Amino acid sequence: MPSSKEPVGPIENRLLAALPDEEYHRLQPHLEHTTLSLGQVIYEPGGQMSHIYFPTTCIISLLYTMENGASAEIGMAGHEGILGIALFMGGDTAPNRAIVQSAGNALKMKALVLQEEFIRGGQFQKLLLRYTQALMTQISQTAVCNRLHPIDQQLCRWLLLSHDRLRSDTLIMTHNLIANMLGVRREGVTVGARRLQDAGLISYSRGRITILDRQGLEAAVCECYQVVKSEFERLLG
Amino acid sequence: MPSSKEPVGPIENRLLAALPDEEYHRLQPHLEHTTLSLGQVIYEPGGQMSHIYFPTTCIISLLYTMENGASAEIGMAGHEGILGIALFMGGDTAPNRAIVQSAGNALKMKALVLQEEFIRGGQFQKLLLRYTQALMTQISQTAVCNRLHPIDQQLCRWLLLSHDRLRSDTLIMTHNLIANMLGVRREGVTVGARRLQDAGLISYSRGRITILDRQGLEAAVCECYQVVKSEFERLLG
DNA sequence: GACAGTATGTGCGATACCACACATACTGTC
DNA sequence: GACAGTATGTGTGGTATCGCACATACTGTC
Repeated sequence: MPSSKEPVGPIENRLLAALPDEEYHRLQPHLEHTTLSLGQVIYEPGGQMSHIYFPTTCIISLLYTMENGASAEIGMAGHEGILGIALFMGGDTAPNRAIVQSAGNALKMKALVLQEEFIRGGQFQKLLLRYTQALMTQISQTAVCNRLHPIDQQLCRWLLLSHDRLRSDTLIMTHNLIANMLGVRREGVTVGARRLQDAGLISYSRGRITILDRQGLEAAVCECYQVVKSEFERLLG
Repeated sequence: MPSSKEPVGPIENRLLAALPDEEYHRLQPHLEHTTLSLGQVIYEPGGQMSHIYFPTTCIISLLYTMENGASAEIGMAGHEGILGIALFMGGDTAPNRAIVQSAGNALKMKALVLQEEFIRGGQFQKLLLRYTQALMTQISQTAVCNRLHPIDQQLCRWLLLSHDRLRSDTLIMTHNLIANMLGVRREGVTVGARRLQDAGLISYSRGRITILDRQGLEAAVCECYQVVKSEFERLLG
């Protein structure tokens, strides 16, 4: 049961689309199209952030990596949001790794332009802060879900969050990559994905995962998914 | 080896202390002393937030509670920070439960006053945003630590974070309460605490935990503690 | 169409944590 | 100083996940 995705319209990022005309037209000349490929690293922890990104068709993962190489995703950003929060929050450098989880396009803007517009304090500032608040909910819920819920449910949550940020029912993503996101073993993902496939919720093969029954996934997922989704809608809907 | 705590001075909250005189004097008449007792609930998820709090000697825990009653802490705020971020980030209601983890004092300010001052966009705004950024690091690291590190290390991290926010080497806190914070069973905390006590790092008895060897704890803790601490110092130090 | 590379499937023993049950010990109250 | 309430200690068996090893299967390349 593929979900029908509403068209996003000429402005393909929801935050930009929500701006008043005046502010959008002031920003628009500074927006630059860019295409991002799977696995591309946008920010390294501690590194400079030259641009802020408004994803349109791509998805970016926010990852923490431990000293021993283990990693876990703390949040993701797609066409509903932005990448590069620290630029207006006051950290000059990236607090974590950001990599492209799903290839696609984004609009980018120079850090300086962003910061000047942010200081003006209009609707743009309000939207950025509201988005940040929603992202904090996502991060928090990820923390709790990591602690309290089994892999299968986390996998459902991750698939649904990704699906919400895509125009398609197919994700290009191996079990290995998902394992890095969830901070678990690849085998654990294989077993979980197998169960979801046997239940008819998804099908997959060599790095392509297709969502077959979105309602089924929503029935199988833990509450964490809905909490995050509701909060995004409340703050930005 | 008790650590020597530097006196915090007449302005007992670091964020307030960092304000330029002019801004502080504008805010000062609106700051109201309040005493908070252990276990007191400051915010309920979804509830109104009438005030923002600047802890001086208390510690507040940010907790997420699941439908089944399981809970986990996502962050804590003491004299280095504030409670009530959503008030200036744009959510009108509290995103999670906030309870007093360590009894003590705080200064509180009416939500409206805070919001008016925030919009002025001075140093106050900058500090609040920087603090929020640091808190996001704390939440993220908690997420990762929950996923990847054993209880003993999480316990060390939690004790150190708490100790940093106290003027004393003694925490009033039962194993049961710590378990709620860490999202684990009470017995798990008992066993972990036992090991730390046997190692001479802490001692405890019926709800009083004393830090005996802070350096030892720092040697036993996972990297997560230092990451959070460094980020707070970088952004607010 | 052989082959290398990659993705997925599966089993096994070890470990960390769980739920539950219950024992023990301290502490304040009357 | 008996007692109730609470905090801590410990064991047992079950489950989820881990680390490792290896089998299998698909896919693009020459």
